[in-house]
Amino acid sequence: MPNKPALQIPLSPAMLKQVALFKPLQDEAEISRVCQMFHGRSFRTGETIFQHGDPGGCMYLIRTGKVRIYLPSMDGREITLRVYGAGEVFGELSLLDGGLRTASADALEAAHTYMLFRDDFLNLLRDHFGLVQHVLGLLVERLRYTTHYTQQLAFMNVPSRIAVVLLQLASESDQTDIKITQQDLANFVGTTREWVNRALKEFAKHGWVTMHRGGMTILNRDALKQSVM
Amino acid sequence: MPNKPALQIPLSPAMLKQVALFKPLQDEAEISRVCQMFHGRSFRTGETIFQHGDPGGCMYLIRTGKVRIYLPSMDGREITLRVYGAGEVFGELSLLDGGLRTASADALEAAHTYMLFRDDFLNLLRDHFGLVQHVLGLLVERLRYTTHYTQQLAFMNVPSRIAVVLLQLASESDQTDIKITQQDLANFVGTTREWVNRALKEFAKHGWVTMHRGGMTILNRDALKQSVM
DNA sequence: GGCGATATGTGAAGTGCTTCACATAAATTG
DNA sequence: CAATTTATGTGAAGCACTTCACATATCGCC
Repeated sequence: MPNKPALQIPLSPAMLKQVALFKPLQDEAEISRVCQMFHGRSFRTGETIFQHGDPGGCMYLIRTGKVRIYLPSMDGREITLRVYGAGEVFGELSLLDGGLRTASADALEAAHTYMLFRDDFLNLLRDHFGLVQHVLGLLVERLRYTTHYTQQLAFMNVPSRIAVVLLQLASESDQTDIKITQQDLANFVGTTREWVNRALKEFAKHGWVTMHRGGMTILNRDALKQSVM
Repeated sequence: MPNKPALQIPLSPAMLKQVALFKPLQDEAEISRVCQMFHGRSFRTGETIFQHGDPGGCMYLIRTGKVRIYLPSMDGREITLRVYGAGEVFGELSLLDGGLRTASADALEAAHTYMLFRDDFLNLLRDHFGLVQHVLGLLVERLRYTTHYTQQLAFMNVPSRIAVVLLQLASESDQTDIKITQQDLANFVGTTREWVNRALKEFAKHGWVTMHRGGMTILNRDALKQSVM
């Protein structure tokens, strides 16, 4: 199904300067040199970016769209670890140590990304100590997130985990309307569609959300937050 | 209950050179200078080292003993993330970003450790680029581990998780005999003592392990590994 | 506007795990 | 060695979640 070929916009210095990770770069000439290292790559909604176990020697910077990082199980189930949006990077683990991808990634919404390859990045790190500090900060943030995520997975029941994901999705776009199917929501928290349906109906009965085909709307953020125990 | 005051052995250059993280340090004078930065601290079995939410501005290097990193829940349950042994470091997250501790730690076996404070470590990093690379490598390893751990938690049932922990504990000491109570094992995988008991009896029925007060012995590593699905 | 595909709604049985309740055995202490 | 404490063993009820089975609604498309 060949779509219209995506218009490739090269990474501009102005764009790069927006990205937190590359804030340490100051010199204009250097910045445009770095921009050249990035290669545009677009993904349609649902398209796989990489899979658990792939070799993977690059990381991605998101210009637009949303990317979902998830873990697959042997028996076809999956659990979504995280969603990244514009200005964020992902896939940096394999980049740093050259190892295999530990998780899978696909486009939650059609995404335009820029790839950065291992050797280019390693050279960059060598030349800019400030950048190294930001990478350290990035990894520390990742670890804090995963630890928090583990805690939720270990101790919270499914309805609470659903509530957390809803609040998360709603806060990212800063709106009350969430576009996601119940099946996808089930994959987010590692449960079944049926159970998501029942949990959502319970939320709706309390007047916290309304459901509609293809999504739901949060009516009472605070109550939903309160319900998480 | 004051024990005999622990004999404080200062960190020797020979010891430091054994530690993977500090391999990049070469200069003898520098190494002994670095050794001075470490402050000995001992913990009795079961003693708390730090708790989730503590401020925490130091990391620990283990000389002897075993340290358990775990997450507590609001209602008194807990789940063990990892066990560190001699030559390994832990608590490096709060050190790097100055944030609060994300997990708790206690001594699984009486432990002698050396503490390294934030400012000292940051100075070290500034002066030794090679060290930074090792820290990056350390964090990457942590992330790979936690991802793998999350996968287990999300998709494996309790008996399988128990089997994994048993194999892990047995491989660390490279022996078939494991010293741990069923209650502690339950905390390891985030379940109840009763369920651990039933799972172990099942393993025993298959002839994979034998149980005895205060521990168990692995009879058939391979079969146990096979059972994990 | 009918038709297949996709998203949702719901009952009922089953599984995996927890909780409670209590019994027994081994180690520890006075 | 009696008394307590700590570790283990076990049944039964209950809860959270899954699985299966199927019904209904909505969408997009020819």
